[in-house]
Amino acid sequence: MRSTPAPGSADLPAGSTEPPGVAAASTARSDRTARARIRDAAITRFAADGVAATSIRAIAAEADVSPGLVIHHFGSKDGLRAACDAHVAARIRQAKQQAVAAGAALDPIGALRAASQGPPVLRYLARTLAEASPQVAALVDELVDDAVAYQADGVRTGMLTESDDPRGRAVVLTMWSLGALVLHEHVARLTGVDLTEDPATSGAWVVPATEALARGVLAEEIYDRVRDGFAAEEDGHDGR
Amino acid sequence: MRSTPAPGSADLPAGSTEPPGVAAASTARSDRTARARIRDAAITRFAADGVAATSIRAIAAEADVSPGLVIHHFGSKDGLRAACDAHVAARIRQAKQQAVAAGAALDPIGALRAASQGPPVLRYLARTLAEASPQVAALVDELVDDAVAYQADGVRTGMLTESDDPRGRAVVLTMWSLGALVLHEHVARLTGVDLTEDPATSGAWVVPATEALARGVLAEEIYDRVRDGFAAEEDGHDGR
DNA sequence: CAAACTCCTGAACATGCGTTCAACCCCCGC
DNA sequence: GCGGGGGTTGAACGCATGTTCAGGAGTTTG
Repeated sequence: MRSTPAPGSADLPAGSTEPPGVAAASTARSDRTARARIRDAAITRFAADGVAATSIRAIAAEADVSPGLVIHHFGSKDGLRAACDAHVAARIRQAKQQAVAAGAALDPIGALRAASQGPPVLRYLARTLAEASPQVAALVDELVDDAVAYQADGVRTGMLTESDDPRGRAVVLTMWSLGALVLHEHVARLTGVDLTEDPATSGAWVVPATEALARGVLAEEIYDRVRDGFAAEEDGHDGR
Repeated sequence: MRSTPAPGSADLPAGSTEPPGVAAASTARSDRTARARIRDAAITRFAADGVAATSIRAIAAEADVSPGLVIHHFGSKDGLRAACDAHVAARIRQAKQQAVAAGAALDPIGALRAASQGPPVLRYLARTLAEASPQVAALVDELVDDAVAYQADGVRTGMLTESDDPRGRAVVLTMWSLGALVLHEHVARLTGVDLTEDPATSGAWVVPATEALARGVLAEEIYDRVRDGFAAEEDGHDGR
């Protein structure tokens, strides 16, 4: 449309997430590139107030730059949002792989909490899980796929029971985990546990959740009835 | 502040949710009061796009009134939002009581789906569960309290197993249910089941969820370990 | 018929928004 | 020293927003 060279067209500048020499000790606030600072500020504000309710000016103020620079780097607010989605997804994938490498692949999101250095990645995820985004949707699909694999491992080692529908169960467990994350404010109010931080500080959430998943909640016969009911419907194609 | 009489100051005009003679048969679209039409339009738009991303003009257009009338009736956009919260909470409480009276008190939210006549109450809930609102928070607290009572009944009739922490388990199950509702778009993409409609049209969600809740997922010993671990931490006050 | 009342509209207001653009600073190669 | 280019600013633009307000139907009451 325009003759301007469209500066922010490249979404990810070739893995430049961190220029090498960043020491963890100093609390330096301007040694990162402005682009990274803006992105992190956007993640913080989006996580706190939601995307629609956050203005570019608020993000610029948090990053200590001018509104114009935000647009210069990301093209538009939508571009910024996409870049945040991509960055958060990348951070979470990376944390996931680290957790797998470390051996603790039990709870998909439990592992992600380790990623809580820097911008509030998990709170951002909690927000955007409810606001349709293709990047987040792809991430969720991956989490489900991974959960299927983890489950297979868990069944082999005897930590998990077998399932009639491994993928269905993976979907259910992933949705329960992520759903609780989205509702972290309600969980915090009801139990005092902040799921976006390390939930092991109190057992008020983890213990009952583990109990439900280990001992079960429903009488086993109920499952047989529900399953057979739907199986009959499938056969008859319309259970009426 | 102003000398204006502030027309919309009364939040709920003395239980006028439905003037008596509304027949369910006719699809009449303008026999309801404009106030009710605006409120339902707002619920629809808020449910579809989120509160922040919905303009008063869009609501006015959907309700076929002028933007001014929206303000006249509800005072402000925040007032409208509060009225929607209150109305949806009332609708859900009512549906819940009906479901209890009808005997099917098993799944707190499953019962709520029956309320899906009129504006998309459940989708509105799914949206606002993630956007802090005191009215919705109070509703969630009620759902948990009710779940505690339902669980006690269920244990008595043998449909549910006993729990070491009934309230904790009620919180967990309620959060899982509501969380899955919030993520209904992801659930629909992954399983084809729309949790905001009647989920019994397919077992792809209900069957694995029932399996997980009935048979359990984790090896039982894991619960003992987790519980004892936290119990030890409680005793020592700091498990280091 | 007119006055009064309720419901409602349409234009207008101020504000804040996302975005644009010309100019500026500062560092780097020459 | 000097030109040039990327990073950055600040003012401005057009627009959509939430809200205000004077008054226009339409019906009821005197």
